[in-house]
Amino acid sequence: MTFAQLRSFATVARMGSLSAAAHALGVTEPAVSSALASLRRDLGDELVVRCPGGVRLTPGGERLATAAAEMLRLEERVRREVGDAREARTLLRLAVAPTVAEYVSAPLLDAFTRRRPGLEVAQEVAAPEDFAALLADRRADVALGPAPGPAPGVEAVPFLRYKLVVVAAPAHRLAGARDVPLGALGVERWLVGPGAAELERLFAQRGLPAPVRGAFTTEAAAQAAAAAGEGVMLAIAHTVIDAVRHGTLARLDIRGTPQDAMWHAATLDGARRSPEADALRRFVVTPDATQAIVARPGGVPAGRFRPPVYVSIWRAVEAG
Amino acid sequence: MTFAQLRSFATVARMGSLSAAAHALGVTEPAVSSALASLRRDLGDELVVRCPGGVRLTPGGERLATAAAEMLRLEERVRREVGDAREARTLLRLAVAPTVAEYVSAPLLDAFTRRRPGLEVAQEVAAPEDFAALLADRRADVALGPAPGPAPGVEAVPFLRYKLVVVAAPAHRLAGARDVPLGALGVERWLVGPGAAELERLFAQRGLPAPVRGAFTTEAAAQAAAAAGEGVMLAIAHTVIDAVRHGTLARLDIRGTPQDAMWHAATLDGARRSPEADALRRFVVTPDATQAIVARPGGVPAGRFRPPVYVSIWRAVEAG
DNA sequence: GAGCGCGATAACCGTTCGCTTATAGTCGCC
DNA sequence: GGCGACTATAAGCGAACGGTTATCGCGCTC
Repeated sequence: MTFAQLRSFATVARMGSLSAAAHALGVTEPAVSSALASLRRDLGDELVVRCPGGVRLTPGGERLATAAAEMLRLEERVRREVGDAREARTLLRLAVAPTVAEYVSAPLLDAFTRRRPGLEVAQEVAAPEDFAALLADRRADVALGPAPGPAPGVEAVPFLRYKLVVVAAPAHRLAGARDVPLGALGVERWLVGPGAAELERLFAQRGLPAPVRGAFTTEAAAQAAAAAGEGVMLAIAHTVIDAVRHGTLARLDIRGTPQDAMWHAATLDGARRSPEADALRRFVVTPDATQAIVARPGGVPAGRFRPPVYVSIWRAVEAG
Repeated sequence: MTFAQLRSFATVARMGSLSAAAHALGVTEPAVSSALASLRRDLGDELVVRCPGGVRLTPGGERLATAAAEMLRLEERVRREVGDAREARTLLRLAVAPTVAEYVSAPLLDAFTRRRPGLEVAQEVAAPEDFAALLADRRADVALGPAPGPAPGVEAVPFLRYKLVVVAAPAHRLAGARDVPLGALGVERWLVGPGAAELERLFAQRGLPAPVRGAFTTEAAAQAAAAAGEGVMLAIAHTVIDAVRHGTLARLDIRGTPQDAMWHAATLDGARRSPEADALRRFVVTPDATQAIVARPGGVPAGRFRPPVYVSIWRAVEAG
């Protein structure tokens, strides 16, 4: 599999015909045909089958087309970026847990980049269990989220304590009840955002089976559903303060909550850490950073961020 | 630039040394050195510089490391997927606008995949202006969002009417006022989610300059901020019904609102459309689909979705 | 300052790539 | 049934790839 072959294939997929692709690429048809033959041999799939007027993709061909387009875009982009990088424009790559992406990173990065004009930040939402691999592969300079498991060459510093509380609609049967054992909530519908690790851990710690859950694409949507009486939710305290104060949500007094937890900033160890990563790692533990995150920021001024080049992949499959 | 070269470079980046990388790859050191030399020539960047005990990445090298890891993962994945695809497992690739990702696609896909066990769906959040390119490149089978501009080979069908309304905290000075001209809100702080196209269009249509905005990572977070009195918001009516009913948010009676709009499902034209894309395109216009979306679904049952392989990239740069 | 570890370069070699021209196969369609 | 459009294969060729062994250059360290 070479880039030239992928380029041929991507063009075939787009054009729906080998000869059209050959014309578009400025080569003869056998050149495209032979690139295709190489890919077929390499991948063990027909990739395309003949059809009236040209060629149609097999299921495998569809997947290759997707990946090929992706790889070619990456290749083109990296050519541009490596060139740009010489003119001292620095890039800080972040991997963040879903919750951090939703509540922490925007105000944090707003405050951080304000002090460092010219710095460019790319952020990627990832699962905390991938943090170590992301750092080792240099796909991220800093990872923000729950403490990653210890990994060689990776150092994590805690930077923000947060509390997990259970909330529900004010009309909930347990609103106002005192010191409720968690087991009493096993039959509830638990609403979760994109990550449900904390909830699972909470139940697992007490030896309880994981409860029924309703998954939302964002934490905020799950909160709105909780406010509408659709279930209970394990929420980060400072994100529901306003809602509780306004009486939209009520905190349930569940035994063992509020539960304390810490967000960590993980980087490679000292020598292999970039100056920017080091700067962010030092910044996140300052009071200014904490202030920026906790002070309900009202969003980041639009215009400081590029229109979000925001690629997310989410797979849905049938139930187990 | 070849995959073998990228593999060498990625290993060097991970190991921090050419000889260590050579050992890890099971080749001699000059082999790695020559791969590196090829990349240097190709990209016009040193990529790595010597340092005690090995080698350190240049800024350009950092970016290449990121992209290399990404491309190699893609290559590995596509090898697996093309093999899997032969056993009739079908994959439907979606591109969705940010708002659709937040409010529409989860219940829609839940209802759709329930009827078609075995179907696998991958979803990617993208800007509507990229829809045509995504479809043409086969990076998506169906694109859901605002009507894309007309493009050759792309067909869009409207499938859901929605209304845009202006909401704010109930204590807002204009709550209760009748038939307020939009211009009166030009000085407000407008809260937006990841996409702000509708808001910009609204002001542009009336010849008004785009207002001050506060950007949030999700629509729901912007709604919560609006409820907290931090500004006004252009929201999708059915997503704020509950909040308005509960008195958390109030709809402002702005002249020209509610504004009607339609979500569209775009695909390639007839012959080049996969059967799954066609099925979804037919499904989205059925009452069942509308029902699933509008009926405040309370989230998708967890377990029907894989842990979100959810990669998002968001760049922040300094203002101006 | 000598030794050592690490990267760069040189010379060489077999394989693959990417392209050409020429030709053969295959399918749909009038 | 044969024409036409399209894809597949063959033969050949220059260039690049990917690997080897041998050697050189450079900076640390003792």
